[in-house]
Amino acid sequence: MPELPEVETIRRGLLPVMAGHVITRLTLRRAGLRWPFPSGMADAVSGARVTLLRRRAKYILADLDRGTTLLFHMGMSGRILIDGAAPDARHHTNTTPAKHDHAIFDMESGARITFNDARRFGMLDLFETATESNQPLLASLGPEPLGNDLNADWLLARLSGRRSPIKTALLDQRIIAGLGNIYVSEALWRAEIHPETLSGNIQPTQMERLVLHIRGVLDEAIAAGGSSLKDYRQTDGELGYFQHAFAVYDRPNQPCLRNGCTGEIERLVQAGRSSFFCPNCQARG
DNA sequence: ATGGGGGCCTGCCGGC
DNA sequence: TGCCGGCAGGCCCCCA
Repeated sequence: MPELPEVETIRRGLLPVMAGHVITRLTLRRAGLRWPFPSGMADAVSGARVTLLRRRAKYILADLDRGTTLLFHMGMSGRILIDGAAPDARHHTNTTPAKHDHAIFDMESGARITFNDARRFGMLDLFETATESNQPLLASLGPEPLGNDLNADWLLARLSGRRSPIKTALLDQRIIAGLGNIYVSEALWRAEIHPETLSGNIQPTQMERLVLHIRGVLDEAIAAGGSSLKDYRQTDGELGYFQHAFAVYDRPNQPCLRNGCTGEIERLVQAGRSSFFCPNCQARG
């Protein structure tokens, strides 16, 4: 799915059409995605104004002026498409919904926001804003990687004694919230850490580098407007281009891009997910 | 508590 | 051309 940078890109794309705007009508074209939608969600949202559009990890939260919050998660293949977003557009685009268009927000402005998700691993939920800290999906999330709560000392302590490979640990949203399969591989390559290194064995200087590079790769990807692989589009339908900047992800058997390194990128499966790394310059811990 | 594997879905791509 | 296996940006759940 969209990882943190892609979700942040989507949030920024939604800002001008959602934040401060009234949802005239929410149309649900099926009973749920990953789980059933809350009963009455469409009616509960129709007529409400979005007061704030936030991101937490890979979730987008839209606070409504009714004391409720809409929660979006893009899963693996979720996309947001925006039509009729021109400021003066007063017409709804009455185009027939496309395949896998599951939720359609018609805004008072005339804009139409469509949640499309082929694999349906995504989520759309609604809850009382006051209960946010008790929401099961959000309650156990770790710190934001770009926030002040993440630093090398904290991560060192958090991973102390853990026997899981660092690759797996970084994918665990309870430890750090927002990283996914691409950016974990990229960050480990930048930090020159082998993905199979046991989490508890990472040395303080390595951890400093790791945190630095986690932040760096996410910042760069956000600045580039997310990655956009095969089936993901930014909200405006344009392809992002950070995908062209991947050093290791999906580059098996290709030369390592590190200056002076003669290694070749390898693919490895950990906890059922692909990891990409350079066996030459990523030190085993 | 922690770690691994299965399952959820559809689509795409490469090999035969 | 078609069919089939493998793979895909995520996360919950169950089991050891």
